[in-house]
Amino acid sequence: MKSDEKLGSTKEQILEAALDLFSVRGFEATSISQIADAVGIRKASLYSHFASKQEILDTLVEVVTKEYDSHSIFGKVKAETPVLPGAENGIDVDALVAQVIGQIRYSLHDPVISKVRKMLMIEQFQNEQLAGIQTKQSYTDITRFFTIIFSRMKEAGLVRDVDPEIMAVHFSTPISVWMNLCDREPDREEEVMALIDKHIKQFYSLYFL
Amino acid sequence: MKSDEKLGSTKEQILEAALDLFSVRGFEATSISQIADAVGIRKASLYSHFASKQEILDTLVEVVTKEYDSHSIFGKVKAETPVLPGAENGIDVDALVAQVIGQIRYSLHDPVISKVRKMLMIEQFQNEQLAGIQTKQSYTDITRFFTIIFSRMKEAGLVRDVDPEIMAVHFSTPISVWMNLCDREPDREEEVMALIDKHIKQFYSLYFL
DNA sequence: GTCTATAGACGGATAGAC
DNA sequence: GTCTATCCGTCTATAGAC
Repeated sequence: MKSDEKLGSTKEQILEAALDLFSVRGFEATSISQIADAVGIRKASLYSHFASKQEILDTLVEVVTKEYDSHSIFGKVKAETPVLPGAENGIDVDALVAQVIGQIRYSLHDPVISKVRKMLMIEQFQNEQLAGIQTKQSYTDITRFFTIIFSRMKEAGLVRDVDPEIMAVHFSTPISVWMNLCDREPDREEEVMALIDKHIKQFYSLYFL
Repeated sequence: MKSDEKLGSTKEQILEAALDLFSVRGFEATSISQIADAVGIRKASLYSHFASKQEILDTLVEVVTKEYDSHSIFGKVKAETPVLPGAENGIDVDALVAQVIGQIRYSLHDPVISKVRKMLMIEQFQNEQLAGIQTKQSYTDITRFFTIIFSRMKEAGLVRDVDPEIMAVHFSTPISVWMNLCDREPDREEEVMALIDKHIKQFYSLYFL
């Protein structure tokens, strides 16, 4: 292992630097020079790896979308997905809280996931493709995932007789809003985690039988 | 009334055009020329009204903040604010739904409010001042407002014995997420309104005695 | 207050040496 | 694959005529 440079080919370093900048400044407000500076090469050298600035974004979107499609559980849930493992005999709320908070902390601190989330947020009103991805990843897939889970739980007689989609929204949207708050003000993470704990426990006491 | 131009001084037209563009493209990605074109003057003429592009944003922020501070009910709620008028004898859910949906439709379609909301969303990771305003307007003030209302209702014995802050979050965050969805995909407004109706009714049945 | 013209920096992108 | 040099367009901002 060489110690002079971190890791990854120049092409990968360019993609990383681009995501760094796009996730804070946005695509248009980021220049090729800024990306090149971050990588440590001249801006002309960048064109040996990508034909244009647009191609950097396109590649980034492609990589990130594939990664999401192959690894996110939210995008892959099917109607035949069973109830959460171990939930058949009721829910251990503290274990659920710990699991959810673990996932959220991972998602908040993963250098790629967190930056993609920010980039989508910034570009959502300008770039139709990114708008579609944001809706899917931050709303549609998550809502569908929990709707299916809560439907199963309702059928199993674990939860009250309510609309599972609204129940899914009641579970996920506070977390969504709080994660956005953490992306904006990282210092408030612990405050948010305490709120998530309260939220899940209150959600449980309202919905579960 | 002259029919050749809409209304407002050139300075006001510049601010309007700037907000139009900042709310879609962002501050940095918007050029002085684009603003000038939208107003119908040369870019140099713009400097008769503002000393710099930054001053346009600063003025916009000042105007918009003052407007919010003087007109938004969310920012002005005090601990002594009484329960919602007429709520002492219980809530008319259909009336509540109609009132909330009316407010949301107004907020979604008001040309200034909706564009400010988008601009804050776009600039939140780059501009600390705008980040602070976004947290206040889209989270802190709204949460505090409903926390106080639900606290009063809890004291009045109208709602279950729960944490009023979490209750406020359960009420407001779905609406927040759905409004963002409408900002991104305006065609989904009616779908969202139907969900809001379901949400408020389910929220009521869960929380109210 | 608006215009034309221009300064000077920086944008994306290309050519060609090494 | 990276470099220097360069092209040409656009950027913010200013000067000065009208």
